[in-house]
Amino acid sequence: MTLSEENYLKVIYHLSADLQVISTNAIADKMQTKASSATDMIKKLSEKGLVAYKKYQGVTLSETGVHAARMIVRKHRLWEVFLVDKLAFAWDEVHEIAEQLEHIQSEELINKLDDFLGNPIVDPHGDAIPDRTGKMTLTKQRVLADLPEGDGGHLVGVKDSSAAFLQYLDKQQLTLGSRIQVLEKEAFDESMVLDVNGRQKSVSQKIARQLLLD
Amino acid sequence: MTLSEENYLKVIYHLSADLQVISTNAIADKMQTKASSATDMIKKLSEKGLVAYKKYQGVTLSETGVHAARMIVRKHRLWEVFLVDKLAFAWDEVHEIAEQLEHIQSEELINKLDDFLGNPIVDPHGDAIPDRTGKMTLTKQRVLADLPEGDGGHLVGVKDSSAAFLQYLDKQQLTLGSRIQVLEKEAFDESMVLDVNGRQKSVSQKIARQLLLD
DNA sequence: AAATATTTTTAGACAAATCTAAAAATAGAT
DNA sequence: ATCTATTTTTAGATTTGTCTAAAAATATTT
Repeated sequence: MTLSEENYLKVIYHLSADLQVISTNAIADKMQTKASSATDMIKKLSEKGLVAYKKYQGVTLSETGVHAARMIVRKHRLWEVFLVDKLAFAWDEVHEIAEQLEHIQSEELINKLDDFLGNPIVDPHGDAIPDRTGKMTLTKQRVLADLPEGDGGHLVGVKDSSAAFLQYLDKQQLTLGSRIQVLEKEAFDESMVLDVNGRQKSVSQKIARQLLLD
Repeated sequence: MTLSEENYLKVIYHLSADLQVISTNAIADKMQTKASSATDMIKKLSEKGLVAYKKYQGVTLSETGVHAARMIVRKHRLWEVFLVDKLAFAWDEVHEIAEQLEHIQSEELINKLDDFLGNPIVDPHGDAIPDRTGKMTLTKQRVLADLPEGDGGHLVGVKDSSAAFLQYLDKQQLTLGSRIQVLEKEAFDESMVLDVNGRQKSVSQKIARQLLLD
């Protein structure tokens, strides 16, 4: 599989979390390219049996497509763990480098890396890491914004992994693993007052929508 | 710099160890491509100021070209140390993977990796690793085949890093660091009888030409 | 349901890196 | 020194992934 094919496959995989059928435009948007380019690549992925495709009807990943995509995601997230745990990168600095490392071709390498890291289950952003068979131990997570007053849990993941957002969380000392409880939920703007490890913090709904609790 | 440019640059750099001016054919051979392709790439590298080039007169690396090549070699060798020291790969298994990893773009990554590995000076094959400025602490090495009877030293490197040769050395228990002394040198075929860590071994001239002692 | 707007595909062009075949320059042989 | 052989370059074609512009299909609006 070429680098470009891998990137398209990964984009389709991530879009599949929200949509059952993926449109050409959705793919083109995520790839920051034109619809005509997306069509070309879709045809290629279809010929290789990685996606099911009918003209004008959008795309769905085949079983082999899902597996191939999971292997790329596995590599990406394992490298992120390496960068943060072993090389002391901050969690907002690792995405671009992992985007490159995820394309290194060697199953033995990635399995040895997995062992070296202690077979982690989640990456530095709380996202599940597929194991060498493609399975991921899903920790059913709830979005903070959906919780009622009084409810709470541990911060185990974030939906937005942009550097800007992660830096905001660092500044607010909202680190992965923090114990969070909803003290108040404002009716008019859905903002929340939280107890975070014993300290009170207020967050907007926009923020609360990005935080995942166990 | 594109992946292909980096590969050509590295090949020219390695050829520069033996030749003062590098011919188009020498480059094409090492790149396993055609002379016409090499000419095209030479022009591109020349336009970028990485090599000095006059038609039909061959190529030499410019100062910036040498530096760029050293940074690629630095990455390659540091990743090899990582694969052997941290992930427990054998020294004959790491070349292909390092060929991929050497193209990952991030100075911060490679410097952090350098620190993580303890700033090693040589890779698993005994080749010097350039530091972050491009300098390498050169351990003046002698080729075993050139030594007279009675002389010796420690095995600090190999000139041939092919998997086949490295596996042969493993089988012969000729590991990096071994204490070697020349007991006899046959006049007619230049083969040698060695003392390797107290045990006697015989090697052909072909082998002795590949082994570097301190 | 017809008209309009949007999405998707096709057709043809382009840049990068490669190739083959032929031409040009250099090197080697007599 | 000239002739031949080798090396190197050029010219033109090919592949991959992209683009623009136009055509075709689908979706939306009135």
